[in-house]
Amino acid sequence: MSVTIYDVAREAGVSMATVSRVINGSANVKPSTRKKVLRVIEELGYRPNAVARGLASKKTTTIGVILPDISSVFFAELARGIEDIATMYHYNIILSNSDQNVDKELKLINNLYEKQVDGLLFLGSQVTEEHRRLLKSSIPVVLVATEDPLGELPSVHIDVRQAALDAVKHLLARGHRRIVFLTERLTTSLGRARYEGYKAALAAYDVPLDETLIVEVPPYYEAALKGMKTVLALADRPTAIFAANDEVAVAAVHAVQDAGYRVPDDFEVIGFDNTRIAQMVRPMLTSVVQPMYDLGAVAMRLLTKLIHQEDVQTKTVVLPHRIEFRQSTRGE
Amino acid sequence: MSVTIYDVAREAGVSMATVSRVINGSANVKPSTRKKVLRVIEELGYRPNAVARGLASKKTTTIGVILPDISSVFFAELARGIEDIATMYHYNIILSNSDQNVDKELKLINNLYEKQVDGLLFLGSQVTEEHRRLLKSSIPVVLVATEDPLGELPSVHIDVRQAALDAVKHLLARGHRRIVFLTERLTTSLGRARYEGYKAALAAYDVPLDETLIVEVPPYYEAALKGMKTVLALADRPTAIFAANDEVAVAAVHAVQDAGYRVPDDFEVIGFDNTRIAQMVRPMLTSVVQPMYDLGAVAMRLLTKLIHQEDVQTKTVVLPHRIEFRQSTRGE
DNA sequence: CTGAAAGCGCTAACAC
DNA sequence: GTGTTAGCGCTTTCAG
Repeated sequence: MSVTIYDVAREAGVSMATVSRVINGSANVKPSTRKKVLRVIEELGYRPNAVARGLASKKTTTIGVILPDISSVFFAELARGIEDIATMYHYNIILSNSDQNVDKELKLINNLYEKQVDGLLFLGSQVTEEHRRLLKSSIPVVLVATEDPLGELPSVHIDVRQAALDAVKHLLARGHRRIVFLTERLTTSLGRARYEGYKAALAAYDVPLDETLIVEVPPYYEAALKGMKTVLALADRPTAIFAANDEVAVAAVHAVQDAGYRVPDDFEVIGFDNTRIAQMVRPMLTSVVQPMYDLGAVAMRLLTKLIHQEDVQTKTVVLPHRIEFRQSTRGE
Repeated sequence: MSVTIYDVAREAGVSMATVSRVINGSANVKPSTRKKVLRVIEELGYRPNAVARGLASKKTTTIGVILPDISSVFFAELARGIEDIATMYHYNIILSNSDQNVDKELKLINNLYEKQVDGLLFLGSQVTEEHRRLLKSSIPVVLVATEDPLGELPSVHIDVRQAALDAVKHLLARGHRRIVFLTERLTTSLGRARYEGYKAALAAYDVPLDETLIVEVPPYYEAALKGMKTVLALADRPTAIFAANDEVAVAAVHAVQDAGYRVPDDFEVIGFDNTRIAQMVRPMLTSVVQPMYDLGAVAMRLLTKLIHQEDVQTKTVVLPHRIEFRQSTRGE
């Protein structure tokens, strides 16, 4: 068997309590005994058992992260922000993919509760009544890149509605009147928020809403490429596209080009998220910046505060957004 | 306090042992008492404490994953493969970023050991003597997308040297004699393996090695773009580029285009990994396929076998690779 | 098929 | 400053 705190205590001629104090950096240990204990720990190659510690202390220094899909650039970048801050505060993270599936999400939340995580980060999905019930029950939870419609749960996100509004208004200001909205399912909270921004922008310019310009596509390149067929078949040709994310926007650009049109001359295109991809295509993509890394980092930081019961004034943090103008739009 | 197994036992009029049996699906429980216990569990909203269970059983159903950077497309996709299989076998994963930093890696390994993970997946870095000592000590470990030079540790990867050889040979067969090798640091095991393949291909065609064609760049778009300046400044212009990954390859394509040349007419370019990006740029990128998801999935599956002491014939799994030909090269 | 009891390795009062 | 002693909530023999 591996060496335990008891072995160290015996070998060093002290009690378990003292060894525990040394490990946990308690102040009340005589320097000489501390040194002795440390030496024995070294000699024996003692490694504290975090599970036992967790059971005794009711703290696991582990936090749970539930996100739709780690293989998505967006969430991967966010996860990096989370992990960096977690490491900084000596937390480990347990990562789970939900595929935006409510049943899975609920199952994962329970699973993480069983593992006794000290806190939970819940990313990028809608929050139903059932979620809220589960999430509000015990440990601190922070919503990331999503919002609690009721504002009960702490969250960190950008103002997606406003961001969409800004983007579409920019297009309208440049004279466009037929602007395609390439969106994920409108039932998601994100989809809805963007849609509201889109409508608000149109309203501000007295442009009537044309339902045929709202095109729902799965938020992936291939799927979006297909979805663009509908757009290009439209009788009254649109002249601008506002996409739900960069991958979809890139697909839009390519579909447009494949149909013999030019970007930005015939179509102006604006993406969303400003992932690395935006700079890696030509024409480079104009995109609404969502500070992914920061969203993760700020959320994790907020979570540590909640866990340590520090009082936080605002449990809802709205990070600033902006539009990064590149070559898929003309001028500013 | 939350409800424990003891509460359930008392309420159901049975012993803790029986409740434990029910939870763990032990066969030896009378259907009627099983039903009764299940009902009480439901009523009380009992949720087993995995930490206590872990301490008692010495199994945490958690595995540790150490990778360089989750925000990289390559590792994110790999992580997804890992996670899916882990979920299938009811394991959670603790994810940590190492940034390829040896000190961090060692620290993380120890950290995960303390957390009593049942197994460890170690991704994409070189394995030093120190790693090997730590890694061989206790729990099952599988190397993913990397290799143990000594072949002592189980691993899942492709034959990178052969893959590079294939790619460069293809270029040579098409008549190219001045082929740039855009590589990450040659001190990494991956860099070295690709370099060997590159050299072997040249040797097979009796083409002397020209050191000026070996260009080390950080494996990111922006950095690679800068690095390409060296290439384009070369007196005797090269005509083909073999890149360490897709992001670098895309940068190469753009650098070439920005300099007024065309791809694939003036330069043929081959990337590595075949990430999603390869299809999202124009010209679409020819790339060496590394089956990222499968690497993760197979490695995780292997790890479960190791953990359950099933005997495995081959602890070193080499997955097949191939080249996906697209528009950044001409014909086949 | 079920129960009693001994830990798993550590922390956290509480004494001294 | 340091030791003693209960647990933390569960699994796992061992009886019966």
